[in-house]
Formats: sequence, C-alpha cells, structure tokens
Amino acid sequence: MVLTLEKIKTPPKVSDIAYKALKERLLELDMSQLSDEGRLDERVLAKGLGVSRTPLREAINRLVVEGFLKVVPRKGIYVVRKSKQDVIEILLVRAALEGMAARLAAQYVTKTDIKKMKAVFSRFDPLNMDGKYAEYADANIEFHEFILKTSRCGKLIEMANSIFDHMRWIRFRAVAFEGRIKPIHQEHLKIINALEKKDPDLAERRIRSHIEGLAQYIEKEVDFLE
Amino acid sequence: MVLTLEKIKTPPKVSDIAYKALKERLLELDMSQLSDEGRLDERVLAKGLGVSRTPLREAINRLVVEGFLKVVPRKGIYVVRKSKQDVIEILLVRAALEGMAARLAAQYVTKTDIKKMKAVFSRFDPLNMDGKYAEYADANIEFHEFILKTSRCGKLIEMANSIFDHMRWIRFRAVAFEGRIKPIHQEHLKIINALEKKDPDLAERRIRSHIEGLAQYIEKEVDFLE
DNA sequence: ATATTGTATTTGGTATACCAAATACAAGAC
DNA sequence: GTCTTGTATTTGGTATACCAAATACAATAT
Repeated sequence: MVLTLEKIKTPPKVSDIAYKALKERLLELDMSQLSDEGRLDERVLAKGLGVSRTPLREAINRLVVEGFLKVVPRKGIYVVRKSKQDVIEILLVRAALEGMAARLAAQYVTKTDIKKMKAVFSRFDPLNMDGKYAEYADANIEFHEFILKTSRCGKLIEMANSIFDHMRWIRFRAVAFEGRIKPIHQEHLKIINALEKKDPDLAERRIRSHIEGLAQYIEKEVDFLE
Repeated sequence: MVLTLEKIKTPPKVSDIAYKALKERLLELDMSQLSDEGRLDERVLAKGLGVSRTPLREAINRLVVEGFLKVVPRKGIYVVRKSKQDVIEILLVRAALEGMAARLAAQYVTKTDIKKMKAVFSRFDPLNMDGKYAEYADANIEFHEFILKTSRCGKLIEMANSIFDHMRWIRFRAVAFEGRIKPIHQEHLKIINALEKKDPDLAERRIRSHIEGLAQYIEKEVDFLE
C-alpha cells in the first residue's frame, strides 16, 4: 500500500435528510395559527421534499416517537399541540434532569470551566440588560449546555436535548425573559457559584428552583397555550 | 335511532403487533449469549412474524429510537449491548426522574395511598426474607410505580417507564437483590415514611440515594456487563 | 498453496403498486 | 328544498419490486 487514505463518510440516508428537514420546518412553525387543524398530508410532503413515501414515513414515525406529530390511523397526520399542563410537565422533567446534571457537574467541574462560564456572563451588565434579550438567550443556552456537558453523563445529555427541542418549539422565550431577565441572571451566577464551591446539593437545588421558577411563571402569566 | 351502540375498537396495526412481539422477544433475550454478534435479519424476522418488511421496519425503527436496536446501513440490524457505564447512566437518570416524582408524590399523597403501600410491604418479615426474592421483586415494582403514579406527572411517568424497560432488560435483578434485600426493604419503608410526613426534600433524597445505592452496587459487584 | 479478482448473493434503502377505511360529494327519492 | 345513499376520491397501511452497497465465494493467476 503506497497510498494513505482516510475513511470516507457514508452517504446520508434519504430518510435522515427528510427527518431533519421536516423537524426543522416543524420547529419553526407557529402552532398558534395552523390551518386545517395542523393536519399534514403524506403525499404532499413527499412531493414537496422530493422523496418517496417510504423514507418520509420513517421520518414521520420518528417525530411521532419524539412527540411532535401524531398519526391517526386512516385519518391523517397531525401536529401535536402542547397544553399549558404539557409545558409544566416538560419543565418538571427538565428540572429533574438538569438537577442531576448539576449534581454531577459539581463533582467534575474545573477551575477553567468556571472561568469560561463566568466570562460568558461577564459581558452583561445586570443593571442594563435592555435590548439584550436575544444575546442573553444565547448565553442562557450555552449555560445550560455547559452544565449538561460537564455532568459527563451521555444519557442525561441525550434526554435533556430531547426536552430542549420541545422547549424551543414553544415560543415563549421572549415573553418568559422580558422583565425576568435580571433575576434569571442572578440565578445563573448563583448556580455557577454553587458549582465553584463543588456543592452538589446546593447546585442541584439552585438549578431546580431556577427551572421551577420558569414553570411557575408560565403557569401564572402565559395564556396562549390554550 | 332505536339501537344504542358503543364504539368498536379500531383494528390494531400490523406494525404495532410486530413492535410488541419483537420487543417482547428482545426483552426476554439473554444478551450475554448471542450468536452472530446479536445480528438480526429483516427478511427472516418478517417471515417469522408473518408480516411484510414494511411494518416490520417500522417496528425496528421504534426499537432503534428506544435504544434497543441499532441499524448499520447496508450492514445489518444489531442488538445493542449495554456496558456497565450505560447501566450506571441509566440509573442516574432514573434517580433524577424518580427523585422528582417523589417530590411531587409527597405533595399529592393521601393517607389511603400510604396505607395501601404499607400493606404491600407488611407481608414481608424483615428478619426472614429468604426465598422471597421473586415476591419482593414484584412488591418493589409496585412501589416504584406507585410513586410515579402519585406524582401525577404524565411526562415523568412516560420517561420513567421507558427507563424501566431497559432495567428489565439487564438481568441483574436477582443478583442485585441477593444479600441486599434487607437494606432495600428498610429504604423502602424510610421512603414511605418521608412521603407520609409530606416532606418532598426528604423523600427525594431518600429515593435518590436508594437508586444511587443500586448503581454503586452494580459498579462494584457486577461484572457480567463487559 | 496463496493471493487476487470477478461475480453471485445478501443486506438494508427506496420507490411504487395496491388495499381498505374514511370521506366528500353528487345523483336520486321524497 | 332536504334527506338518503351509492360512488369516486383521498387517506394511511401494507406488500412487493428494485437498487446499490456490502459480502461471500469461487475462479484464476502466481
């Protein structure tokens, strides 16, 4: 052998592409204004994506398992609507998962990690956050992903990511942030503090109440979820 | 209309039957002795179940999403083997979910509930448990399902059940019980006690350490997981 | 005998044909 | 006009045909 070669990437499956495309469209969909009761047409979708029904159905089934779609036999495919109760339950699960993640993270976290996360938030002035919602939303995501990653628990990361998709789907981010961005920021700093102290109980408690606080806010203030 | 009729149940889909049958076979499978490296053959399975490939593939895909099977493009379908690390991670997630469930359960639990659960365990004499492993295993399942149910959180129940399937699959129940059945029983009673006191923090902590204890035991004593 | 290589077979992936249930709708009865 | 009811259409569900990649294997050269 005179040639040094590297493995070439296996060509992607059509069903995978269809899945990603369909999920993307779904996530950017505004549920609150769906025509036809959120009904989808297999054949139309297949035509639209330029694939046959078989791989498309595979994609649909995956989305059904994930809880984004619902198939009613011989009736149709429907976009699943989330009730306020659904959102609360999702947040409770998220609190449970991230709480455990924080516990583990407190065990593994390094000084470098802490420094990095502090840097992410140091760009924000707690007294002047107006107009920085979008920017802070990014930092927020980075923060929560940091905790997950630092937990070093693949299963936890996997399940939390699945939950995140549902969170993204429900477009209350903006409304949930407005007016709450200051306390949220303080909570973030407090959580980092607990991690720095390597206190699992404290870290868990703080991130749990952080997320449960969001749930309580939704419960009280949000009303566009039927 | 002179006849009073009730809705008839919609006929089950072939893919559903295939899914259930396949999953059942999988769960009763002893992974530690798989020929052919746990490879499955689509066409053989289809023939065996008496269905065509299409609904079978749907069933397979569901099992892939659930983490029981893995499909390697143009190679084959394989049974996923769980490493010790996988099991530990699953138990951590379970601890997180059931911990939150216990928290909620402490909030909702009634005196009747407590009485019922105490009755389940009162059949056992802590000093003489020998030969009651199977019986106690049933009580154990009933206990954990009770907490989930009492949490009244559908999402939590759903995700925990998915985890349970994986637990069932890994056949360490007998070995995990032997010699540990007494402390396990004590822990169960302690958890019920915390619920009775309606103390969410205590209930959460106790059930978490209960499950984490199992994880530590597996870590130390179990060695048949590669 | 061993190594190479062309070929048949097997595998999962995809497209398509067909079915039965659900539905829409129009023709006919009143 | 309204109500029935038969029929065409549309839907998701299933079976099957076909493809390309992977593999097994036999024929061949050395």
